[in-house]
Amino acid sequence: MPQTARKRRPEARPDEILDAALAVFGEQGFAQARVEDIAKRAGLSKGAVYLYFPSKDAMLNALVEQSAGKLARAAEQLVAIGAPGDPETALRSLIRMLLTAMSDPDISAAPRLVLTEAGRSPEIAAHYRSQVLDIARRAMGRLLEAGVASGHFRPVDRDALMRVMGGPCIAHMVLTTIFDLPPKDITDPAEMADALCDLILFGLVPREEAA
Amino acid sequence: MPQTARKRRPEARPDEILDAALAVFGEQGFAQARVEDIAKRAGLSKGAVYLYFPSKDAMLNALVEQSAGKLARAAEQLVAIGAPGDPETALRSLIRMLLTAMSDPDISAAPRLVLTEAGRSPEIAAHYRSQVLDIARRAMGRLLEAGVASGHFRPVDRDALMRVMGGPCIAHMVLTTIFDLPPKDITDPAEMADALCDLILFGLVPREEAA
Amino acid sequence: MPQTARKRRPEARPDEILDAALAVFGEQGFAQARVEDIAKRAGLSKGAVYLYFPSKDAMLNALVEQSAGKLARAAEQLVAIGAPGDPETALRSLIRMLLTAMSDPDISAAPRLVLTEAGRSPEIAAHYRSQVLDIARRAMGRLLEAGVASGHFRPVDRDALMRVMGGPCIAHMVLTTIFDLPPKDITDPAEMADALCDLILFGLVPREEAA
Amino acid sequence: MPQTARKRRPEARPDEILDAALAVFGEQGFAQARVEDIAKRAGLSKGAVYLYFPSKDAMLNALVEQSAGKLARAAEQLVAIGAPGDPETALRSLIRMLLTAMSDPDISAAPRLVLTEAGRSPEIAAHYRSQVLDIARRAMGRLLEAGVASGHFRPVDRDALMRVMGGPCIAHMVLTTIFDLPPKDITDPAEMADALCDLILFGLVPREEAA
DNA sequence: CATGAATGAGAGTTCATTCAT
DNA sequence: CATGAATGAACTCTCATTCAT
Repeated sequence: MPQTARKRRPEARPDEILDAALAVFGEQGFAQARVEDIAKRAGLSKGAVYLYFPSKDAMLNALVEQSAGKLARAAEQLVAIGAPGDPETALRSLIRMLLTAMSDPDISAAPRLVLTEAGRSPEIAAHYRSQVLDIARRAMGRLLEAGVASGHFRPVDRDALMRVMGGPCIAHMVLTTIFDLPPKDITDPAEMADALCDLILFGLVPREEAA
Repeated sequence: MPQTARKRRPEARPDEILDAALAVFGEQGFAQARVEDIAKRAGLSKGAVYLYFPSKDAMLNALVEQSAGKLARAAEQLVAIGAPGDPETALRSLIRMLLTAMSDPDISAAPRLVLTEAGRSPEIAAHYRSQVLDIARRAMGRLLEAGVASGHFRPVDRDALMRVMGGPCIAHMVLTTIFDLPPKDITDPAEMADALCDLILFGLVPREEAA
Repeated sequence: MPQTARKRRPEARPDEILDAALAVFGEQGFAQARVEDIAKRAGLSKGAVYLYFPSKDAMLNALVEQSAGKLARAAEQLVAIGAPGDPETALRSLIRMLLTAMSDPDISAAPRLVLTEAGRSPEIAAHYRSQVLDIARRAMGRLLEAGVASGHFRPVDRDALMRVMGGPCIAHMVLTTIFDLPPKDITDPAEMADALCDLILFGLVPREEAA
Repeated sequence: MPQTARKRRPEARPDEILDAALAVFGEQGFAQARVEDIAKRAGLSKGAVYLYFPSKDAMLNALVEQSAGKLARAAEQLVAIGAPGDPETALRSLIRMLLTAMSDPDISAAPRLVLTEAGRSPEIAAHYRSQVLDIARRAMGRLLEAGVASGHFRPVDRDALMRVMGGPCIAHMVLTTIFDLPPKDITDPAEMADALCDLILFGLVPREEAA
């Protein structure tokens, strides 16, 4: 007896709704997206959505957890594993992970939506902060500590480093996705990640050549 | 002899309205702000606002021109003047200018509001792009060229540099203003600017000491 | 067991709203009528009206279909059935139907409202034209053809006849309903219809008496 | 010393304004027309218009007086002069005058605008009634009396005749101007007037031929 | 006479959320 | 669980009219 698509996984409903929400938010933006569109895309009625999420804002928060939060936790893992041994490689991996994520519209959607809605809703801001930013900040702090301890990194300010590492990722997303200003000469995200890493690691000023 | 409210300084009206708009947008966000609140703050009736601006969106665009546009043009000037002689100092000045601006809620308001509304309105996005981003991008391009020509800078990718220089400024604004995550150890924006410059110029990896 | 206001007769809602719209439009005119008044009269909230009609204009168009459109189709039927056999009687019946309709404020409301709004909205004009005028014109054309073919009518111009038959009905409505100039000596609409038919059929000039 | 156009005839201002109003009302309709547009077209400021007319509605009423009222008085004259001698010719002239007027957008503008606004404003309705309709009705009554007295016309009901004579003129205007349904086969207004007169005078039913 | 800045009431439409069924 | 009809608050923009100058 074949199950219909609709009844297949009743326990998967929340995820189905979030998938739909991601798609609709991504296409139209949070404010422009109508809950009914999300419901339809998920094969549900408008009212049913409210059985799973108490509000539209809550959907965004759930999306943040599922998407950006997962990414942040992965970044944390990456640092935890890689930083003690080879902080420079860990940093490269980290930046590449973030930049690649920001280049993928589906993954960058949550941060982008939060950027748009956080000013309106302190709850959304606080949630993103706790689910993403605090984790990322902690990871960067550890990476920095490890690098400094092993002599790979200079002892710079942690918050400055967070801005220098995270900022380009945000900027890349904002410029590419919102302002349609993708990089002209570097088309591959991985290549761009490497260019950014080189800059972050070695700076703009040329190093003295060993005589 | 007190002047009546009417016709007091008719030629100053647009600026008065923009001042009020800046304040109200800053407090409540663009979408949440009601035109009537702006009008009241400017000492006008709702309808009078529309004598000077055709729409709410137009107010934001005007704000962009007045605030971020002016900043972008100043940055361009700074680069035009300083880059040929001393690109490193020019870059330091530039970053300090941007970072300080982003630390001031009144100046960072326009970019912040645009970040929120650009996704909804292609016109706002295009306006900001042409009034701010294109100018900034051009200035950074010139700064880079000058620095490379004089041997002060490595020949890095221009768009990567734009992300590395602009990103931390955006990140600083977003983290400080929206997510209430100001730097912990560096409280002075100028100091933070210097820290960022050091990182951007010299990188995270320690330089070989001259023996 | 009293039903709650909600969901009482969901399938009758559109008609209930149209009834209310007819009443409110009739009392206040289209432009002056507020959607909320219509909603209240229909026992609904303002927003609920938009579940059934996409706009205020659409309500007027629906009213046209329901009221004047039905009348036009009835006129077409009448002609189709009666004209082949006895065109003169068919014409009398037709005029009487139209004149009586125009004498009833509820039935003449739609044409009257369209007369007011068609200048503003090409859509409303086109809708009325296709739903009412084209049908009436076609019917009159057929009536004329049948009458001419059977020798009952002179072969006059079709559009002139439409003006001579339809014009008095419009004039009657306009004079009676808008300008409060009802006929002085003939109080019964049917009687007025007969007087008009006599004029249309036999003309103002007396016929030669058979010797 | 050449006078500027603006200052040439200060006493002609009201007429200049009415000319502008006629043009703007005709192009956009009464409700859609903005007083400022009328003022601009008349070479005046918005406020100045109110030195000559107390309200927008008053402009329409003045237009009625100047345009339709003049026509009605001309019709009255025509009847007063022609009806006693040759009522049939007088009626033909009258219909031709009315039909031709209704075919000219500039002349039919006032009745058309009144048709649109009378439902909203009893004052406009009353004004049109007294300035146009009552006069026309009186003239038709006299024409009918004269024709009946001289044996040229059958003794029909006066209000019915008014509907039969005026109706086609209104219908012609409405169909042609508002619903874009001009006559297909008769393109010349004078010809259409003749066709209408033939119908009104001799009826649709063929006359017995004198043996 | 003339200006034009200012007023302020006004209404259609949208949509997140609720709840009777 | 699910539906979908219903709610009701919110807000921009328009424009006839006024009046200080």
